[in-house]
Order: sequence, then structure tokens, then C-alpha cells
Amino acid sequence: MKLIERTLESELLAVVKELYPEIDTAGKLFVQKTGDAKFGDYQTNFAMVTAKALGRNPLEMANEIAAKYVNSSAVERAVVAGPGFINLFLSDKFLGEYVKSARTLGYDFDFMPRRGDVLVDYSSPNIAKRMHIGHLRSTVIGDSIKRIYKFLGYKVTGDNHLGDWGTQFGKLIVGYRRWLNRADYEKSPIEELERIYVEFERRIEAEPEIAEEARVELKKLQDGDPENTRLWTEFVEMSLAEYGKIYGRMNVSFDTNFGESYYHGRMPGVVKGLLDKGIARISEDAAVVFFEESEHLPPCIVRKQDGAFLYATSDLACIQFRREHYEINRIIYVTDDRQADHFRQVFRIADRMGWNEPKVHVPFGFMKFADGMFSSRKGNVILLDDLLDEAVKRARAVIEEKNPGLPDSEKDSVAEKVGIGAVKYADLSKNRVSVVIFDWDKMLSFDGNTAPYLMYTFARIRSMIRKAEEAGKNLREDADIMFHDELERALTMRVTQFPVAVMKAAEAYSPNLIADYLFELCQNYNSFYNALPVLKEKDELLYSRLLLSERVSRVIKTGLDLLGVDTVERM
RNA sequence: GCGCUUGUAGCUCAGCUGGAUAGAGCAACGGCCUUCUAAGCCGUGGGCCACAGGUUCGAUUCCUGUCAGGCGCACCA
Repeated sequence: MKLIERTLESELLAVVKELYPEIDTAGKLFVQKTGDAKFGDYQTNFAMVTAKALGRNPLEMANEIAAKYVNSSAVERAVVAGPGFINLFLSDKFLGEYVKSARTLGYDFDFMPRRGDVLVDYSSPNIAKRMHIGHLRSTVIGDSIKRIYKFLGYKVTGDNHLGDWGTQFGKLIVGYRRWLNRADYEKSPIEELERIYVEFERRIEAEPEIAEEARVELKKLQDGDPENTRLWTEFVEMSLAEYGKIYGRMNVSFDTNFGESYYHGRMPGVVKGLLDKGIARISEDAAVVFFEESEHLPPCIVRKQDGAFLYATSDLACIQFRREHYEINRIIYVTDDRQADHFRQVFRIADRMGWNEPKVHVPFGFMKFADGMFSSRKGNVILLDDLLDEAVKRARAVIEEKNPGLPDSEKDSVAEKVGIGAVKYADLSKNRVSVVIFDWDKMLSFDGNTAPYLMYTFARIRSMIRKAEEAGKNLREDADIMFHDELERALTMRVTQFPVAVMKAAEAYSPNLIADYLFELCQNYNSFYNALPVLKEKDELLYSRLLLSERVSRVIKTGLDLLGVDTVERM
């Protein structure tokens, strides 16, 4: 299906070209939804935008365009208003037909630059550490961006850029040999690895020799020592197994799990390339890239004095790898905003190497408690699993209260979906690049702009459709959607805006634009639902409202799916 | 000090490449379940969109500056 905006723009363009053949209209004619129904459904500012350059009166131009814009397939009338707006009123027939035919929500996004692969980096936990709420935002936002681009028809690869090659492994190997509790390790491997890591940090002052030992073990690992490699592999595999459970629970997935170790082999070559091209130079025995003063960036070390490589080197190697193995459309990195400078450095360096495919850093504010930062040493982290458990527990309590008649097994599965949906949505519905203060009650709210509200709206519609079937009134795809009430028209208009909301979310890398849209859609629907009966109406109106309701449910389901939130039939 | 980022209702936040009287949720108050799920709906109150300039027919949106908060600033990731 063609987007309504596209239809109107191409129709208007034809009019404008005929009236003003001398104007270069490329990329200048836009149609957008009006803010108020009294100004019609769509408007264009084209006359006001172009009049000045032509030395013409915008009102006059608007009138000329409006007068000539007749015989549209969609627009009933075009009215000039204000300083030169052209307000467009869609015909009820077109609007009803449009939504009626939107059975599969298959929109035409061919005009988007979809060639090549979109690569999304997200989640990226550090091996041998359990995931906590600090990992939530990257995981959930990245997964949603992946889903959104897929919906638009892009080829997308989600990559979990695991922290599997850091200095922590020397420490872990030392700790493993000295302090490991085998029974605990078998029961909860990552927890035990965390414990020995903390043990290492705790002892390092009293026993400085372990630091040297850790360096030796790390060096052995990096040189391919079989025993250390075996341990490293074990740590990685156990961590991945653990993460897999949480990802499964959250319905988050990846196409690749290339950690930093994956690029280790190509890092010397990357640094050599940088040095050969004069992009990096040796300074204080390290290989460093310096930036122009106008770039306002600190120097970036790509190889330490001791020959070791860093985060930036790894990311550069990763870009090099991707250029060899993918046809890059763009690369998207979802991390907290403290890494903004790091990515600016990496992007600038890559560009200088001629690796200038689009690279985007999608930042978000990190999460902290009101009284300070999360810290495993302080013991005040909230594990992701614990957060999800608490959410599910609270959801279960609400279900028990609101819908006690549901079978127990269904209560459990609904609670799981509602609780986890609430947590994910709480993050996805915000666009803040500032610090997020963690608050149980806000994170687990079930009222207002929340996942449960949207899921509830969906469940209501599904319930209505089931009731209709029981009464022998099965949904009729060929029913006409009619507007007996303004609420129906407003709701229908909202349904048509779904693909635009998805496009905008993609362009801005902001899933919250979809969340906002769905919330507004559900507000429209609930107003409609509350004011206008469906099943009690005579057939013509019944089937009209039933079909409209069904279309709304499709949009809610599809939209929530783009956010990675499940729906339920009853709740 | 330099850089990035944020400042919108009591609180949490939307506000789409500049558009017409600035929106929601929560909280407060008042209504609506013998009718399709009240996790809902309807209504009331609440705002110098941090401040000052500039660009524009038009600025919460773009530019400059000021103030305030957050974050980052060679060998961690």
C-alpha cells in the first residue's frame, strides 16, 4: 500500500509542475498531518516555503494550487487558510477503504534507501558478569531498532559485541585457581566468577603479587596457551548460556555474537595501517591518533606502550571486518552517552581510513539510583533477572485482583508477558539522553502510558471479536468502514498513521515515537469503545465497527512487536 | 578549562525535517459499570516551554550568548 502522504505529494507535485514549470520542486513539497481536525487531515506549506524565492504572494500561490487540485483520488477538498496553508480534507470513502484494505499492514517503503546491510550493536555485556539493569536500555532499544528496520524492509544483522577479551580474564584465571568454590561454580557459574573477581580486587592491595600473576596469565591467554584458552572458552560459554536464558525470557535475539576477541587477530594490522597512512603516530611509545583542534576530541590511543590494544582498536578492527563481509548500509551502536566521545573518535578515524559508510551512535542516559551510581563493589546492583521477577510478581497480583477467573496457568503466562512488557516499555517509551533515576514504582507502573495499557486495549478488542463470533457475527473483511461519529473518523485517521510513525522512529532511531503513537491510538480506541457500542448495533454498523476494531488490534500487535512486547488474548 | 548533553504543569515525560489557541500520564478534585474486560472512559484545575538576543510571514523547535544539572577529557570498556 502506498502511504497517504506519498499519494498526496505526488498528486500535488503534478499540479505544481503544471502551474510553475520553472520551479525546482525536488525535495521541497511535503504534506503533513494537521494538528487539529478543523484544518483538515493533511496540509502543505509549499506555497509559503517557495513564494519568497519567487517574489510571489504565498496566499495567491496557495489559491492557485488549491483551485487546480481537483479530481484527486483521496482529497475531497483543498482549502487555503492562514498565511498560505493548503489544508486537505480526505474523503470519508477513501479513508474507510484505505483502512479496510490494510489487512496485512504491508506498506510500500520502496522509496527508502534500503540497499545493503544494517548492522546493529547492542546489549554487549561483559563475560563472567551477570546482567543487571545497566544492560537493560541497550538491549531493549537495540532490539527494537533492529525490529523497526526489518519492518521497513532493510536487511538487518543484530550483533552482540561481547566484552570477552578484557583484562578481567587474567584476574579470573588467577582467582579460579586460588579461590574457586567448585560446588557454587557448578550451581551458579557466573555468580561464582563474579565472587572470585571481587575477591581478587579485595586482595590486590594486601597481595600485590597477584596483579603480576594476572598479567602473566593474560599474556599467556593472548599468546594462545592451551590451558588458559580452555578456561577462557569455558567462561565465555557459561556466560552465553546464562545470557541466553535472559534473552529468551525477554524475547531478544542476535544474529551474531562476535565479541571483541573475534577481532583480536586483525588489530595489529589495523594499527599498522593507521601508522602507515600517517593517521596515527608514535607518542610516548604508544600509537596515538591526534585530532584537529576544531574537532574537539582528545587523542585516541590505539596501541598502548606495552603493545596491548584497546577498545578503540577493537571497534576499528570490527569496522574493517564488516566492510569485508557485509555491504554496509549503516552501522548503529546503541550504548550509553558516556561513550559519545569514544564513538566520535572511532568514526573520525575510520573516515580518515576511507571507511566512510554511515555510522551512528545511538546514545541513552545511563541508569542510577537517586543516591548514586550502581556498583558491584557497593553491592547495590539490581540484577536483570530480579527486576523481571519483581515485575512478573506485581503483574500476577494485579491479574489476581482484576481477573481472578482466569485459569492459573494462563495467569502465569499473562503475568510473565505483562510484567516483562512493562519493564521493556518503560525504557522504550522515553527519549531521554539524560540520567535515568531507577524507581521500582515507575518502572513497574501499569497505568497510563504503559505496556499493560496497550495490551489491555488489544485484549479488549480480541474479546469483542470472540463475542461477535459466538453470536454468529464473524468479522467481515468486505464490510465498509463508515463514520457515524467523529470518534470513528479520528480513530481511522490514527490507524493510517502507523507506517509514518514507524518511519520516523527509524529515522530518529527512537522507538519511543512508536510507543507514543500506539498510546495515542489506544486512547482513541478506548474513547471509541467507551462511547459507541459495537455488538448491539444493526449489521451494517456492527460490521463497520468490528472491522475498524480489528484493524486497530492489528496495528497494536504489530506495533508492540516492533517494541519487542508480546500481546495476550485475555488479561 | 575544553567538549558533549539536558532544562516544557507539583512529579515523570511527548512535542514529528520551524507551523495555526503548547500535549499526555501520574498525583488532586468531580462524574460513568443491570450494556462488548472500570488495567478503562468523561470532565475540572494547573505553563513567561531556564533566561537574553538573533534568523523567519511564523521559534518550544534553528543560531549565538548567559545561568543551572549530568557526563566525558592518553595508555579501562
